[in-house]
Amino acid sequence: MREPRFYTTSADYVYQDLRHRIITKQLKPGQRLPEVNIAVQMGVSRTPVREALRRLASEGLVSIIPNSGARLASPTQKEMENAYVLREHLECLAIRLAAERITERQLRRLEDSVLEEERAFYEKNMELYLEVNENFHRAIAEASGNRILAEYVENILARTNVYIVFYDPFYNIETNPSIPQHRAIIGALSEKSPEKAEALMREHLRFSMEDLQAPKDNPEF
Amino acid sequence: MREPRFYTTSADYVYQDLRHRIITKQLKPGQRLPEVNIAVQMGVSRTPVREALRRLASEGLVSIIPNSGARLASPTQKEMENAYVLREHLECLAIRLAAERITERQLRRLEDSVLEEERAFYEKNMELYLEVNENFHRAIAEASGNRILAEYVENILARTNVYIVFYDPFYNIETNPSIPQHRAIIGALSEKSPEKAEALMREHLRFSMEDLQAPKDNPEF
DNA sequence: TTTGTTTCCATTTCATGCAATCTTAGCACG
DNA sequence: CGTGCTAAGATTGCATGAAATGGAAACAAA
Repeated sequence: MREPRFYTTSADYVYQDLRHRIITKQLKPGQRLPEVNIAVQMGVSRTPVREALRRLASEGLVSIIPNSGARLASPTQKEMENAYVLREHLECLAIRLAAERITERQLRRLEDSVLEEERAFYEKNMELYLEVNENFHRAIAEASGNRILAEYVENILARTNVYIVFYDPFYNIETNPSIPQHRAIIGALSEKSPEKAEALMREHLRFSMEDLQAPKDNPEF
Repeated sequence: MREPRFYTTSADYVYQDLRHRIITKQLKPGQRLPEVNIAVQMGVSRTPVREALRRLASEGLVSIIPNSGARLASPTQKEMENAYVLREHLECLAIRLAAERITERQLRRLEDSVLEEERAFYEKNMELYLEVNENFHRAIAEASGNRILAEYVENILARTNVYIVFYDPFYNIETNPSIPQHRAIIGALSEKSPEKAEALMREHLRFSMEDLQAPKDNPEF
């Protein structure tokens, strides 16, 4: 039962599995997440479930009210826009730094990511696509040489990618122009041009944010 | 025994107390933090201690190795610089946004913070000073209107303030020019001038980062 | 000495029971 | 019809024992 991913502890397993369920829309925004419930479903005790929930809370994906419990986040449109504003700034900062110090090895890693993205694209594998997309952006953040910045980028990526799942029921992998945009970004990085890379990244992020809209059947809107 | 601050749960109490111990140098960078140890000292069981440690880990203040345990972070000089770079960008972004939408009420709150800072200054109360200083910066971040940005600023503030404690044994509250700088920032905000406010904030942060140096007696350096 | 192996101990990780707390439903009252 | 109260049920918070893990010490072999 515990196959999909690697994990070192039960808490980590629960964490990854919950994230998987969020990405695959098995869990809905605002839904309550009682500990026992999840524990029974995953065949573990409440303790690692608690830990996983709190970790998700620290990433902003669930909100926990003391003595009341956890529920999946149900971000407002404004919150999502705020998250994207922040993501844009963080990623643009990261890519400026990355453009000046990225190595050949790191560039190849980016190219591999794009190839994997194409594969996910042809297979119409939304989950894989999101994961590989995340890898691409994370790799750039790591190439910035600022590990703390990379952590923050990873965090905001996790949020926005979940928001994409929440907020864009029409998200269509077929019309997504990310792949050529990613290629252009790699080009700018290999030219070691911070300005160009940043401009392309900004355009890329604005583009992917643009067609997000509030979910249809969420009573809170 | 559980007086110093408000808390809703034991885990929260342990979290706050650990933070207090870090700020007051009762705990040293790199020090191991065994659960039982802390639990006994604080008169609670291991469970809430685990929770507090993991929360501190998510803020980058302690590092946890699975099956091995937690230890207090021992940031390198580079890590500290990286944190400050990030802090500068986040806070500058926040203050630009804040300058355009800050209310009278929020401005008064900032002025109150500075008054409290002066009080801590005269009392040479380092802990209170750090706390009030944090309040000032947090208040600006909240005035940005971007709640997620404010969360991130709060996080990086927590880090850098701990780094200050770790890294600057000479940190001298008497020669710290923060108070007039804070006043100048409030001035720019009340003028609703994003450019001026940002410039002052940047200068302020660079100034306070400048005289940080690696601790003397840390074997890892 | 160095390297490898085994045992033991410290510590984390997890499961579980119980107490504390919140939520909800039902009912009385204005 | 709405508001406030009460009791039952659901859920979290915490403590604690047991299992799993990792690392250090002790020892043996090269």
